[in-house]
Amino acid sequence: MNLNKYNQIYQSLSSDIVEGHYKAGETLPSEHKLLRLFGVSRETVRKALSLLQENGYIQKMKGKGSVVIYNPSTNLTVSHLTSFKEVQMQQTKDYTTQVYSLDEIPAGEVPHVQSALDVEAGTLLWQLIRQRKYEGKTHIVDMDYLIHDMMPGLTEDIARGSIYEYIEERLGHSISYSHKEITFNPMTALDIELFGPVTPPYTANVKSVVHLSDATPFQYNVSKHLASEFKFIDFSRRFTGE
Amino acid sequence: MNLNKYNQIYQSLSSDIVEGHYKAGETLPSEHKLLRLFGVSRETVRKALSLLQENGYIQKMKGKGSVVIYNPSTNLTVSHLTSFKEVQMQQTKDYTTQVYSLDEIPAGEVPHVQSALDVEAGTLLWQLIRQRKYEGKTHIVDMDYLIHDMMPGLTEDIARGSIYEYIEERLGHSISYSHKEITFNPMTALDIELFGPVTPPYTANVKSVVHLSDATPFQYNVSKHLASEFKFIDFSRRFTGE
DNA sequence: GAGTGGTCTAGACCACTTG
DNA sequence: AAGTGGTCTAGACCACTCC
Repeated sequence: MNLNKYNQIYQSLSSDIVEGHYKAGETLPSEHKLLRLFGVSRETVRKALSLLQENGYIQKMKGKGSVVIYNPSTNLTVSHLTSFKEVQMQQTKDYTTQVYSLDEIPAGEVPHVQSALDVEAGTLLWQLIRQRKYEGKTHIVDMDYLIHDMMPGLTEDIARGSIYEYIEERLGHSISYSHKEITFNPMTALDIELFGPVTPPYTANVKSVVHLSDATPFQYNVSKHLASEFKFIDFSRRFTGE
Repeated sequence: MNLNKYNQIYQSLSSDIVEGHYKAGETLPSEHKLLRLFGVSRETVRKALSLLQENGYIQKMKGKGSVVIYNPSTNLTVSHLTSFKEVQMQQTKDYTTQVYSLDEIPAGEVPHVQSALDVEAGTLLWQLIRQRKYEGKTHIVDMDYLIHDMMPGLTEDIARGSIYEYIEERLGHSISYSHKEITFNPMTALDIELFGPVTPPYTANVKSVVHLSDATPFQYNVSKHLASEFKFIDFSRRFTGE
């Protein structure tokens, strides 16, 4: 999939960088060389390079070239998630997923979820609570609300695996973007039940509303992490237009 | 500044969206209409639209059009910072900035800073500690390390204002990207001195290494927020190349 | 079938960096 | 002066959506 040319070039160059064929501080071949190398036009090469820059692999400099800034040490530190991409990786990691509950409730019972998902009070939602365990200890608790009609066949078995995979591969929907919010909250009684007693009794909560590529909101997720273990890593750029 | 065409179109459309001329759910004029409207080529319109999509204003849909997804309610919630862009806004907000200390120290004294800034142990650094106060109470503490030789003229007065402004306007450097890391930590003795006694005695720490557009690291910043007040808001997309 | 966005091309001119 | 990336154009063909 994704058979377009600039994506192939992006894949090729990014894996070269990750594998160390181009190291931090080195310069990639010039656009002119790359377009001959890959046999494409210049704009196509430039699209690939723009992606590399957006995602923190290179820094383009007028008159100089494209310098590699990717540093495995700053990126391998992804100890406990979580950029949007890793939300899935988390599910394929060493964690064991245990479904605590899976219920159907009307959206009106959870007004903040109802407004975030932009549905009527009567709309049925799946309410799903899962524990992510590692060596017997719960490290993450995920609380999810999903629109029932969009995935009527949801079961505990599916919830134990990857919901995203189910959405994308079984239902043919495509996940596209999300709004995310990170806060630090005292544990609730339910949290204590799910995590057990821990110090400090606080969680880092990553709340996100996930949208499909047709802009439909489909998932309201709160991912609770033990405060003492939480680490969020981000790469960001300035002046992408403003 | 930024007089290129696609940026002008981006500015024009994004302010139309923010001001409500195009509302969430509505569709922007088609690319064909926009290119006639602005009198530019299609690729130029598309660059502007791509920026709008990256920054969470619109969702482009093949065969349909560009739908506005910007929702002031999710974006105005920027109560206590802080995407990379807001790191500066924070400094022009209602906060009063108070310089707690400004010292010169060799990088070797702070090894984690030394390696992050990629300098020799003997390199002189500015160590700057500031309190951000609102109505007499400290809400944010910023601890900064800056390379001395890059800004030999740093004073408490400048530190009280915007360091970024000083860097960009006075020194002519251009800030480009940063790696950021969010964690929750118990307060140190110094934190308690700076914030006063608060409950819980935890801070949300946003650590970032800021780079100039020539890829030089120039600032190591730890922004400490009262855990109970902290909120980080983010918009992110999937499949920007991977 | 008409309209939409997605990809790609070949070429142009410019601004910046380095010798 | 030669090489680099930044912007912009005019046109082509494709895939998707909606009527």
